[in-house]
Amino acid sequence: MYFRNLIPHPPARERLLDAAERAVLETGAGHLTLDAVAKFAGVSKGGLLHHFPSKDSLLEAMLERYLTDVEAQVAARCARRGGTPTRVEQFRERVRVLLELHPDRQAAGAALIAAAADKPELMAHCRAGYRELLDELAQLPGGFERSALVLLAVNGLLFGELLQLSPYTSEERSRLVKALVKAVDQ
Amino acid sequence: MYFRNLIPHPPARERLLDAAERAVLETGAGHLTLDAVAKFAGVSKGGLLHHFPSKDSLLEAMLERYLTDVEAQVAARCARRGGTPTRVEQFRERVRVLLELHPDRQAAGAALIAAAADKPELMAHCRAGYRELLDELAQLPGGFERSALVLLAVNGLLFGELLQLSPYTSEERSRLVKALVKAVDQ
DNA sequence: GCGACCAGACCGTCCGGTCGGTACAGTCCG
DNA sequence: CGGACTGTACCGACCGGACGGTCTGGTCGC
Repeated sequence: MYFRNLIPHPPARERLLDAAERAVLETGAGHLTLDAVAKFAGVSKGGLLHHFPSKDSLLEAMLERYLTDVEAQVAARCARRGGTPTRVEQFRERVRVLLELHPDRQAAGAALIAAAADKPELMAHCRAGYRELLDELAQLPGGFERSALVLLAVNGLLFGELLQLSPYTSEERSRLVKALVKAVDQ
Repeated sequence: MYFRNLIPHPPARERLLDAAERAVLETGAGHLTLDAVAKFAGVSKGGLLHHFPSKDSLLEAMLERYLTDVEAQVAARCARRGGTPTRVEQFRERVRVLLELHPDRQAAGAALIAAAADKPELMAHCRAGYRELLDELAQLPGGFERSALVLLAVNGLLFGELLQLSPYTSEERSRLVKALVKAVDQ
């Protein structure tokens, strides 16, 4: 990974963001503190604040990384299948990506609840992205409702996990995931 | 409502709980403070703490009220239809009740995110109730998956609102609600 | 005048953010 | 080459405000 030396601040920021996600999952979204993040990252608070001048900017970066991550994964999966993807294919891949947040990438979703709890204004950005997606989906065969309902269920699953409301066994969860994937494939 | 005088502390607690919900919606789940609740309730912090000896107990009461409220409404709707309700009917009414959280009773759901943000342990209680519901649902015609998926979508809608992630117009929202009601009616 | 209900000053802790300082890698200049 | 200077990454003590909770006292109905 020697090439990392060539880019401005490559791994430190990422490590801090990882730590922040861990802190959210460990201490709860409402108790995310800079000290905790710094500790998880093995760095002092000063060090943390050197990269993110405020807690807000940290939250913003978490959200930003989450969103671009999802986009990148969707794009990657589409590219792997070759050709220019149709909207339907894109949507299918997106649903798969979102469902893969369980369980290993659950950490990523932590950005969402952390932002919602600490700085609700930040959610406006996500909401706008969501809106765009819906507008695209409206032009799909099956129309707005079918896609929107699938998305709702996906969100329900994700948020249920994040809010610790999900009572599913892992077997049940994978059955639900399978059902959702099937639903989106028609 | 004169009968209220007969029960221990009747309206004060309710007013305080209402204020707490308002505070959550106004200031964000992560910034729910006793001072804010007291202010919204038009009462001093001492007055608030007289009824709820700690913030935890306040959160607990919020959650408690939310849960019993939902149960009561489901029971009431079932009773209105007469006869002993089947499990299917109960489930249908429950979905309707949950969907009616928009927009006027959205406040009630505030208890959920407030608890999730401040005292995630409290969610265990809800999770257990959810689990029971799922176990009942598993015995329904159509089985576990159909009901669970509907519930997921309902939750997705509710949590989307609460986390301010919902980009739907009210027209779209009511279309989605209608679609969900239709889905649960088969 | 007694107890339920409430007011609000006060305390201790926690937490976000500041600030002065250290270490170290270049870079520039003689 | 070598010393001065600059910029970057980081440390950690510290401050000020916010917030949960305590305490003392007051008010009002019975």
